[in-house]
Amino acid sequence: MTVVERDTSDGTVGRTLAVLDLVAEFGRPVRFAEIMPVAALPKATLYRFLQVLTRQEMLAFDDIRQTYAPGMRLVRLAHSAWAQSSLAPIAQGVLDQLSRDLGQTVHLAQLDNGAVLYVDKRNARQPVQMFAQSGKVGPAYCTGVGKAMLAHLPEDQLSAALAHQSFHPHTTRTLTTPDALRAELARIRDQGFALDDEEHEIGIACMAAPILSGNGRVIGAISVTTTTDVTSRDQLLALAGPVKKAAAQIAATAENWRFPEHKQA
Amino acid sequence: MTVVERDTSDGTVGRTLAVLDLVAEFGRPVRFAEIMPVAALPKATLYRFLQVLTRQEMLAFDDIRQTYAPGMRLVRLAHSAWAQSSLAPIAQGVLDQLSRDLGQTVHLAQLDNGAVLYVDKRNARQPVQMFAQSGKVGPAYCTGVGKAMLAHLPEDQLSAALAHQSFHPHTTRTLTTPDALRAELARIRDQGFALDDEEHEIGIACMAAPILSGNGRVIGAISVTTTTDVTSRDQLLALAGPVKKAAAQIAATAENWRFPEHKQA
DNA sequence: CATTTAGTTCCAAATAATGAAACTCAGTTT
DNA sequence: AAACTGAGTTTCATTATTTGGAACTAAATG
Repeated sequence: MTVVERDTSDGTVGRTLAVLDLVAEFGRPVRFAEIMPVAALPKATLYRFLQVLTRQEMLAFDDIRQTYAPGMRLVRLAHSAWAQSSLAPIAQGVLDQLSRDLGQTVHLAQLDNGAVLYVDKRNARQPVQMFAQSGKVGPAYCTGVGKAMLAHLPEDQLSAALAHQSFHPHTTRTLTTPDALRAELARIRDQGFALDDEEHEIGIACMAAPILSGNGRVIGAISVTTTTDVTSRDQLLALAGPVKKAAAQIAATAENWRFPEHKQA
Repeated sequence: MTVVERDTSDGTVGRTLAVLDLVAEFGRPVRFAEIMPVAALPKATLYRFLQVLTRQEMLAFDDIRQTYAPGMRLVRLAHSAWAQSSLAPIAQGVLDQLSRDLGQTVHLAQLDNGAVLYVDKRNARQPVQMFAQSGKVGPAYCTGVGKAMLAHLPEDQLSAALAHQSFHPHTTRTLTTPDALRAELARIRDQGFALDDEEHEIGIACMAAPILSGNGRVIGAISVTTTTDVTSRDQLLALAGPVKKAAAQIAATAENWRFPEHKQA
């Protein structure tokens, strides 16, 4: 888990939102007393913050269990965020195409505070569940999309991002040192694609490519995920072409993307 | 568009979050000057709020176009909200089943300030081009899920909800008066299902059923969407059984739902 | 029934938010 | 080229809000 060093220093709003993050990080409804120790706030203050957040529907309070959980207002707001600020609407068509062509699971991700933030997905066969995947955060150093993005980060941002990584050895193949990772990133830059060969989960392999804007900045990455029991390493490598092409298409679409004007009733 | 009467009166946090909603409502990136007139705040104050929200990643500022849009932090937070506070994880299995059995698009919705909030969706094989995704908000008075939920609202909440409706005649079949709607709601209560026969969009019809908790409260609704060119009214009516059954199953699952304890690394 | 634990309220002091006005800086326009 | 315009930004004395220690209440426990 990456500790996000968010500036807690802009006023009441910042501190209150920090509490919101705290509650969200639990991943399950939590009681007042569970939040207290991690919040480093006086009881009365924390209490007041939780009240405000709940009244604002940023949190939902379960009366019978006396627990707080992130509220539905966030879902509404996120819909706007996703539609306006993520790559998802831009990449939509290419993602559909790619998953149809390859018949595989496709992910679209962005880099967010040095971690991978998944913003869209196409499932191989099963139907999509909206926020099940969108909004999910994962490690950058051991996923295809993560490495693809890190590889194209300017040095200052890269070192900042690496400083936050925990390098947990998810599998025996996980790269566990900054140096090993940096060597891998150089390779990825050369080749133009990133491979995740069971580095994050045993049995799962990905072919990923960065989405680079005109000025060379990484704006995201896409990956095709396969299982090692069905797909050989060579077959996976053969996906490099299509994946790179799709990433380039998304980049091109992003270049001349103008937010669609749609009239409001 | 429903004007949400959120209490703007809890302090700086409330006012700041109101601005966030404002930006989100535009549905597209907006400039400072566009927000000003609708925000009813002094320039300096609005400016400061936007700064804070941007620093907090609740908004994203586009440097070149000088526009604000909802930020990615919302997407992360919404993932938690969706997974913890919505019906989606509870209804998951039933939704999969229903869409597989019927081969149609299925929606899961909740009532949110008198409007329909879609929380999950399963696409049909040949996806109907529809308007809904998770987090999207729609009208309650002219959608299957909306009417199904309104029908089971206690009188005080119903009148509050109706007061907010605009009764815009989306199609010639849209019910445009509170009285017509109330009559329809009575019918829906009797029958246990709600029909949307091109009331919202021409060519689109839905069969919906409310999800009622043990104590009789509505906690959501599900619907199956079809196109009128392919499905006759009789065929649609025949879906009442399966849809009602699925809704009941979700209700039952919700009754004894305990949030799954999952260990964090 | 005494005691601990969990959550809530109070209120004077401390601090942070406020917003009118002044300012900056591009693009105009004359 | 000087003057103007309008969007966006900064300043700062005033004001209102937040703050949090402590006291309180309610429920659970021994």
